[in-house]
Amino acid sequence: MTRFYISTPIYYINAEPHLGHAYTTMVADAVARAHRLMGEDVFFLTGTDEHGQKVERAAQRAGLRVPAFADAVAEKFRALLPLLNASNDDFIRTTEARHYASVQALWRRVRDRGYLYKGQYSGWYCTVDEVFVPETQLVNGRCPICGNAVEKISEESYFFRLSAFQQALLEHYHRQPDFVTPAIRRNEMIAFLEAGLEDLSVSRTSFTWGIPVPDDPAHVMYVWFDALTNYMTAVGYGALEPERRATFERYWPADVHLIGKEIVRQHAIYWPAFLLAADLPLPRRVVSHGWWLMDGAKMSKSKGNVARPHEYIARFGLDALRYFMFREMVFGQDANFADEAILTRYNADLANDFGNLVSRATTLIHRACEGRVPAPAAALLARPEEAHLRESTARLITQVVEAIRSFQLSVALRDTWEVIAETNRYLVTREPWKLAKAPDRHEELAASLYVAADTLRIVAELLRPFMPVTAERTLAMLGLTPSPDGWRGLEPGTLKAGTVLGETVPLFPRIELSVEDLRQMSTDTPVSSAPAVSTQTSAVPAVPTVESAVIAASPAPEPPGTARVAAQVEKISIDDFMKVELRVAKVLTAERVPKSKKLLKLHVDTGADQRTIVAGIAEAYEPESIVGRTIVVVANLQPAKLMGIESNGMVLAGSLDGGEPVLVGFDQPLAPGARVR
RNA sequence: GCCGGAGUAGCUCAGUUGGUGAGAGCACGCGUCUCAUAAGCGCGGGGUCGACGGUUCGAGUCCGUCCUCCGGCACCA
Repeated sequence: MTRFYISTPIYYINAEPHLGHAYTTMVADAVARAHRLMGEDVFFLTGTDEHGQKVERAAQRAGLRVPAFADAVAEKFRALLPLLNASNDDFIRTTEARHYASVQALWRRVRDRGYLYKGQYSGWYCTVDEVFVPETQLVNGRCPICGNAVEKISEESYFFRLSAFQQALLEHYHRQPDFVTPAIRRNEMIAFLEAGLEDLSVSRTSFTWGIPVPDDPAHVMYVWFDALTNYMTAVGYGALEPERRATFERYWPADVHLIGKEIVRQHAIYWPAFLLAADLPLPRRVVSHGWWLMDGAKMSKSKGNVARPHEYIARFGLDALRYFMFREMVFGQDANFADEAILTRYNADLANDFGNLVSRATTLIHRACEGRVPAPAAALLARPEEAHLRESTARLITQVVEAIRSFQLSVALRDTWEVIAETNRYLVTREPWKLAKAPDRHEELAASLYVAADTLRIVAELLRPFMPVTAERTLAMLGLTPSPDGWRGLEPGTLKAGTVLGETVPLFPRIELSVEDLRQMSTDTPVSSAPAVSTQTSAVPAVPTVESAVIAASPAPEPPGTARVAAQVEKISIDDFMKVELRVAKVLTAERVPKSKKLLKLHVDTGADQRTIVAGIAEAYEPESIVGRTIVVVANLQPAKLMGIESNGMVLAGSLDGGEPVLVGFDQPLAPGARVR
């Protein structure tokens, strides 16, 4: 049996799971399910990346020991999977013992073949924050975090001889034209390779939350050497048990690493270089998708405009969310995630076109044929209208398979909806509701309803990877269960006459809400942490209705121990707070900082003095508009240089979801100098 | 400023390697069926394919210049 191994990235646990993570997982899931239906032996992997200094620090901020923090956040990612109906075969964590064994085995192998050496990693180091600061992030030669001087120091580090693989990688790119897709990413990688490769620092001594370097425990491995290796760990690399080793032989190399476009270099250059160094087979393909934009802006943890999948699942149902994301994102490109768009897709595509079609077709059979699939006369199936729809349906099977093989899920769904529309047109052409009233036209009635039901059977089978629950419910209405043979023998005409239909139940009740209503719901009500979502095995899952959407969106207690961990911050005392000197100030002058997008240079009167403050509010405020305005500043902040201008203090402003800043103000005018607390 | 992406109908976008008179969905208007989730079906209005120049028998598609928008970074203390 052909085997098919697909992975998602392992998700880094310094932030909460969001729609972007959910999307990658859902795409991998749909592709994995499709390959299972094609009769392949599928291994579908996802998991969490848990090491590194960022996690160490996030744990500190949360006031937790690092392993406890990692457990809590990793659990959130793991808990998302059933919510997405993900059919992953394994969930790997880089903190697991099997992964330590695997990574260390790979390290030894690469080391013994001469591709690792010890050297000095040098950079700018801030002793206050205890971090290396990349040269590009220095603010006038000072630490961007605390503003103190940084010093150039060196840290012992192991280096990987990445430079040795430039030629081999370029050759591989030319031998395997589809190694990296889409083409734009492949071209970027080739350009990167042609520019030359520098050796890669792959260990650190400045933190300890990582996998120790074999035979040199003062070092832990740095980021990618650890993380990427998970793809081999999960299928048994580095294991001692014979059966695990056999698993590795069976599933490695992976067929597809599915990733987001921001980590192409690591997967398409570093990872294959590590494998070349170890003389291990390279993954067949690295496939990257674009980003989901929220109203045109990139969704990111740092910006805070992060959409969580839960609320959309609660509102529209999981399958509708899956449909929307698969249908809306063109392979390789960015896509916009808008409430209006998902609402439109739901009502137009799912409710009107598909749900209603299933409803009308099955109802007709219930009424006119006593709930049994009628037997069609061969001569009537050969008429042009019938032949045409049957041909379209037969063609759809290959179209969907081809689209999935090239990861164009939107194309697969677009083509499927073309057949759905054709079936709606077919019913109008045949008008079975009229035939049912003419006793002498039973043959025609039977043929038309048979063709409709047979088409819906095939459509439902083809929808299984995309909308597993919906597919199953549709088949149940037709009196069927998902074919155990998958997509083999799907051809038109294989529906058995006499099949007793199940009860007709609306698949996607129309949602008669305006976009404003939806927005209202999402801002008014906290989102439940785990709305009930049916899994693939339940026969009659919950139907999203307006009512249930409202209910599901009501607050629910978060599970103890996992909730809000990342958001927890250390509590400070009143004394700590009083160290911050907040003062009312008045803006005297304001001007744009040249060549800057976000910065305004302000002269302010703080009551006690006049000073210059540089504030990152230029995107929201015109300089003229804030002169004379009363603001709040942090008066006792250490000076910092921004774009070469010394800033003495900080202007307080709030922002919604990382959007444009809004200045803090007062109900009544206050004179400069007043203390704020 | 550097790097990257994008400009096609009111809106959201499709348009492989240049080749039938430029498309879909949504929205809108009109008509129509009545089986169906007030759904379906038909017809219609609308676009100098960002601008200019070039290559070509032929350019939305290739090349050049420019304009605009977006993202990332440099700058959000």
